[in-house]
Amino acid sequence: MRSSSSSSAHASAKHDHTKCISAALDTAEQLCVVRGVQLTPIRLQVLKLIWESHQAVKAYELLDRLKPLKQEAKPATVYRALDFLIEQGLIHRIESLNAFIGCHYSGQQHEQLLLICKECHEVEERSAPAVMDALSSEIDQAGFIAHSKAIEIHGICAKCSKETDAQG
Amino acid sequence: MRSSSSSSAHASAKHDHTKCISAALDTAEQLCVVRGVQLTPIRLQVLKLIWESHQAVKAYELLDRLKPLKQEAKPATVYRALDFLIEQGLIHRIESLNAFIGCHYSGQQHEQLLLICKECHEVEERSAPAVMDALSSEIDQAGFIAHSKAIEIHGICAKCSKETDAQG
DNA sequence: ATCGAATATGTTATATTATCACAACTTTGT
DNA sequence: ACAAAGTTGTGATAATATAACATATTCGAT
Repeated sequence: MRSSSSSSAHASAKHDHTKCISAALDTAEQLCVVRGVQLTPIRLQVLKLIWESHQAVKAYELLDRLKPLKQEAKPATVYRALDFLIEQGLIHRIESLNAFIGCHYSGQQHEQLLLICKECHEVEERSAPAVMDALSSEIDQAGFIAHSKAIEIHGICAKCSKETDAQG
Repeated sequence: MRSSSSSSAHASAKHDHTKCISAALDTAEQLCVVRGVQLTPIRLQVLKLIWESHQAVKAYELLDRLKPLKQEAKPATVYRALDFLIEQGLIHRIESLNAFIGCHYSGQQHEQLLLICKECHEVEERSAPAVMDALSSEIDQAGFIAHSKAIEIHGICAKCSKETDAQG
């Protein structure tokens, strides 16, 4: 059992998640039009499923949730949609979890700090310019040419550590 | 085919890799003694195999290389050894590659910047204190409690980008 | 409107990565 | 010598991801 359903409940209470979803989908549609790429029904559906929460979600979980809506869905169906969404910067792949999360900064610079809570599995995305600047200069010093700069931090988020305090 | 064998050749030319290996193994043995944990023959052998190069190596590659030396070797044999070596901070797991690399800073603080070359697959480890400091304060600002702070950067290393220049 | 190219999807099979469960063996402390 | 803890052997299987090829759809040029 995961503690996440209850933990994410208060998170949802704190913000209007329907706005998160509609903002993300609007941005996605606009970006795809501008770029001349197809946000097909499958891709849109997968994006919606990912945005159902702020928790990282696994490919086969998405497949299970997609099947009722699309009976022919197979692993490739999901992985292709995920590949597209990642290419377009609409979602992040969390390497350390083999999981996926909607991106809050689609269309902007796409190098963020991901704070991944072990307790509620929610992921907070921060642009963290100070960190990214320090990182860039460290990389330059090494003579390295970076193609991607994702940072994944695992730990306990503010909400969950407060809860633990209260209970402890 | 991988371009790595030739690329890593000049890397090896640049340093005495037998020293890398013996230093790593010495440190490992000492740390395990101090900590009262067992660096068994299997674990030591896997550590040696990982240290054969500065390239990230996959679990099943290790298994293939281990089998000639240990015919009973199975996936669990390798994964158990890897789990142990990671727990003891003797190797890093590179999440974005599902691969493993020897740690240069075993026994010291264990949060580093990993620069992973797409060309030669070598991994450079840097302690990058400026980045880590900026990261810590960003994490603090978020009210997050970090348990791990690994940063994996993919790109082209200094050596390989010079080679490309020369050839291009 | 229709043709061809490019793109997207359907479908089956399989590759890759990782863990579980339980028995047997080894090491350590008493 | 014995028990407890730790390690390894072994077989099965779970979880994650891709390959290959056929079919269908979309889009632009004629």
